[in-house]
Amino acid sequence: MYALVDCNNFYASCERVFNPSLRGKPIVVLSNNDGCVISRSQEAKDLGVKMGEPYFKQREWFKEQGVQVFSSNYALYGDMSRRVMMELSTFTPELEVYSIDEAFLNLKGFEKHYDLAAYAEQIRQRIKQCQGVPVCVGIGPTKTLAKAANHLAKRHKDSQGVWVIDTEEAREQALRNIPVKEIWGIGRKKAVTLEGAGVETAWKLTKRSVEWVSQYLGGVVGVRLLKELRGHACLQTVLPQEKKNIAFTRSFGKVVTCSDYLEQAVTLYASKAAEKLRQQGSVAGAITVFAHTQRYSLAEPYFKSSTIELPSATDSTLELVKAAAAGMRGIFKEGIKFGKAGVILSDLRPNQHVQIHLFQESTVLEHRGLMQALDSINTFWGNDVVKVASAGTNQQQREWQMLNQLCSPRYTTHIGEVLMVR
DNA sequence: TCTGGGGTCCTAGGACCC
DNA sequence: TCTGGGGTCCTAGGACCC
Repeated sequence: MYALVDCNNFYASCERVFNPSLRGKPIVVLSNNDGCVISRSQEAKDLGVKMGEPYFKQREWFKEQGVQVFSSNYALYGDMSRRVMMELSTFTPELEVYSIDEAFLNLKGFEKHYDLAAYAEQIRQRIKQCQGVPVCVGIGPTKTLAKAANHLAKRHKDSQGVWVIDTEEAREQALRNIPVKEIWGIGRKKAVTLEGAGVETAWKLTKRSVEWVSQYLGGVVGVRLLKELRGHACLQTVLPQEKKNIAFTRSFGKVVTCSDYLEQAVTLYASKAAEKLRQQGSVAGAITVFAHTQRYSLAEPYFKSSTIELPSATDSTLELVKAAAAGMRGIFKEGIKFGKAGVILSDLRPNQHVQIHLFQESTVLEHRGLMQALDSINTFWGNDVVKVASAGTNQQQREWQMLNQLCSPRYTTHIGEVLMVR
């Protein structure tokens, strides 16, 4: 058996933990650059606030309705997530952190010794008590069924946040009540295909043949999903793996038209990506930079990217920044209003196995101590206390950095804030 | 008219997830 | 004026190999 634990309205709930005056009030959290709504408290959902709604269209209405608005605060949500996952790990020998707000717990054999519904209730209470975050728990014999159970736990108020699929009858009842588009792995496109073929519920899908599903849902992926829904586990626990790509991309607060600002941005983005790279102990063999016009602008779109293969793989911010800036010089064009830029590191490998170029000098080992110092200073004192000069001064950065005007404090990670809270 | 079989690797693009 | 970011997996098709 698997349990899927999912935090309710996670970002909105995190905001509420440290600001009790928000209890009972509608809250929304915005995407980066204060673009659109990505998390809503129950009260906000009840008011009819839609997921993905652009903020600028609703700002006045939010004000009228007393909706509390926050910029996203990933320092806070990331740390709260870490705490929730630590707690969950005490309930299972095998925890799979699936996303920032959900995790699978392998409960194999637990059904012989525990009442699973009671066990789920215990999990709920503990997370609420220790981390202050409400969660729902779904339990089933496969990961897909646990997901489905969780969906029902969320939708049905009388479930008390727990749903268990542990018998054939429970499976049938659950799947009859789930629209096919809500199944994990069925996106917008496949939902349309299925509905067009008269398959509206998860239950109806399980009644189709393997051949039919294979044809309509594209081969192995569909068949796996079908078997999972029928109760045959095909998906195992995915243990944490090193990322194969690491990206840092951002929209600008205002459009950028000068090459200096563009270079500052990719310098900063490459530095951030390099930081993530070192955190997972990898080096990158290639770096891609891109920049493009605003997505919704009526002007002629312009998109250009450039990939640079590094002479030898590196995790040095200095080397990566140099390559990123060089790449950006081939992308900049006079008169273009750039809305977004980004850096993607690829061809990642472990940092112990760096292959040094035979004929060129490599700085990767030379820079290692410097990078360690940089990372520890920035971790301790907060972001970007020390940075590459070509990232620009704070004054200059304000000209293009993303909007983040409604951000709450970093309650759990910022040194000054932690002292205050204690 | 007839001209094999089996395999790997790479890339681009689609679909999906949160 | 103002519409997010970061991933994974799969497939198809081409190039190439013996």
